[in-house]
Amino acid sequence: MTPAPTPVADLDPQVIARLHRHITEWFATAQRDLPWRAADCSPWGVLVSEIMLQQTPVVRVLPRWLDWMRRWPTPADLAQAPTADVLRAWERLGYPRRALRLQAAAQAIVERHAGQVPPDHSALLALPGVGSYTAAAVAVFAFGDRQTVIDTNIRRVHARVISGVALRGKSLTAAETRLAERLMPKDRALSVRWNQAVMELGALICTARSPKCAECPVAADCAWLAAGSPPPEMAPRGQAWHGTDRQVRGAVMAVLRAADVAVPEQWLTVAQEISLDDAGSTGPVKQLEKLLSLDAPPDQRRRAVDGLVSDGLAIRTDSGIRLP
DNA sequence: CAGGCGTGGTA
DNA sequence: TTACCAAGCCT
Repeated sequence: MTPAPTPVADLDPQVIARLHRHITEWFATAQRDLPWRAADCSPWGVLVSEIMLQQTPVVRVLPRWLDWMRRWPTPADLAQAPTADVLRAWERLGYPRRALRLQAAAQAIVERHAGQVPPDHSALLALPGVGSYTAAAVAVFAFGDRQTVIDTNIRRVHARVISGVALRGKSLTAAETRLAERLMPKDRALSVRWNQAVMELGALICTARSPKCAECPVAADCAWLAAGSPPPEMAPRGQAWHGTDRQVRGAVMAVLRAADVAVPEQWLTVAQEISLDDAGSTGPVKQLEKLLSLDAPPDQRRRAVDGLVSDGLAIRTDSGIRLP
């Protein structure tokens, strides 16, 4: 028996044409002036920005990206850098495994692509830390390819404007992908602008929390607004933070970033009064105090250290734990 | 495939 | 203050 096709609302070509025009025209004047969108920004710069922007707001990425590109302007530069330097330069962007994978991606680019960021989606997808979204984003934003870009902003805009519902599921569905493909302009150059513009609309106007519908260029065509802005059916299950392993991992990483020598494992895992004088004036005293202030049980802190080591974010030496 | 993975700003 | 949220990826 043939499975019932997922219903997709009929798309009025007239409406779609209006959306294309209104959203791209809005984008032409409202877009933010971001350095990775500059005409002379390299594909490498675009890739770095996309990795940094995974789950991290633009305002926090901006200064890190500028420093990063000045320090490692090409994949080859990052590929040969000490990994500890890479992790420290990542600072507090969060998800430090992204920094690790970005360097691994740079090394793969040097080895497999002669140091040039590959232009095609499949080669990009094969790079560490590059998933479906990032591969499409780089292919489109760095190389002008006609690919369907689907991030959380675009999903939210499509769900509201076309489907008339608030985005609920965390995972991308086949129906959402099909919808995004059907909405793509046929013209390549226009499709690039469309991807950028819809994403920007989701970032600036059609935001998750308090959408600025009064300023929206397609409010007149928005099914969600017409339906009275209904809330999502399923409430999101909040991500716990206080007291979690992730919090402890983060605190341990902060210690390792601040330390210029290996940190005795006892300092990280055992609750005790440590003679912090030994850490020296430039040592991780402040970060150690913060780790201790979490009051996490020793087994949790051991688990955090083990996790960091097994993830390659830290290594165990005779003298203690340090960045790789 | 649901859950794990950092961090800080905002409502 | 707590909880959500921010251009996801990987297992």
